[in-house]
Amino acid sequence: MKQKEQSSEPTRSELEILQVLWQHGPSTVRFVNDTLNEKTRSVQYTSTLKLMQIMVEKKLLLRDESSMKHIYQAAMKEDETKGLLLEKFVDTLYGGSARHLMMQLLGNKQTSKKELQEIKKLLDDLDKDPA
Amino acid sequence: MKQKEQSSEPTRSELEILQVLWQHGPSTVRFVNDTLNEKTRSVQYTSTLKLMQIMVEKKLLLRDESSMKHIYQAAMKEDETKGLLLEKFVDTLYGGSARHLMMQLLGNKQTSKKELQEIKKLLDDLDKDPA
DNA sequence: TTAAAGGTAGGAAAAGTTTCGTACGAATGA
DNA sequence: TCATTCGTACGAAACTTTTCCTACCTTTAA
Repeated sequence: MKQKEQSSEPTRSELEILQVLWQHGPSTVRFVNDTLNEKTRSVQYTSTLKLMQIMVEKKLLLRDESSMKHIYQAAMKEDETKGLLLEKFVDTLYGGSARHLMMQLLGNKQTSKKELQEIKKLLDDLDKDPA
Repeated sequence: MKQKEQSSEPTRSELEILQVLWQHGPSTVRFVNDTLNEKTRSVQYTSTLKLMQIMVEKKLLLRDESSMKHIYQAAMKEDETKGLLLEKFVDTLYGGSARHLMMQLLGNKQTSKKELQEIKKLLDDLDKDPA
């Protein structure tokens, strides 16, 4: 008895597919594959199909089989999934401390000063209006 | 001609080993393996050995073979490696926007209010003292 | 001096992920 | 009708990552 009932972590390729579905809503394999080839990387139709079928088994996707062209959609909300991945990332690399991650971000040349200003403003607003 | 000269991304298991070495400094396989078994998960000595040997090939670790018990150390600094991983993570999930990652963090129940305060303070200090 | 313990090296199996060839049914249009 | 196009299903190959078995050498201690 395998405990594959829970929707597990998406792999890297699975995440690419999820991003397409989150952005465009329920879609056919054809659409997802075309989008990947256009925006991401070259991949055969049957490869995308296979992966999406696997993702249904893993409960990462939902499939509407009522018409011949099956319609797939992400089983979890974008924020929900990304939140889980972020949480795991913070746990793994920064011992669960968001502050440590933040400090890493501060030392990162890629993060512009302007963006840091925006982040600060966000936090200020949060203080004033404790939702 | 394969371009495996550059030290590539550490895998999940490789990261576990790196964490031990960053925390404790240059160590033997025996020490790393013991630490993993104690703090992380059960794993055979030769599995750890093999992985560390591979990591030397990948230039993720440096090995001192001058004595029989080889001494291994991380080839890159902790901050450097984690910074790269973070950057990649932000790129993949948040289109490279640290602000978006931050917003995700704000919506995350796991991030305590206290920690957010600390982060805000960090940013304030950065404003006052633009290093 | 020799058995036991502890070390490295290397190959191969196991497990996880990704890709694609092939088969075949349904729809389409010439 | 019937060839072509477009869809799903499935199995296997190709890769990547992880684990461990076996061989063999060195050190240690009885």
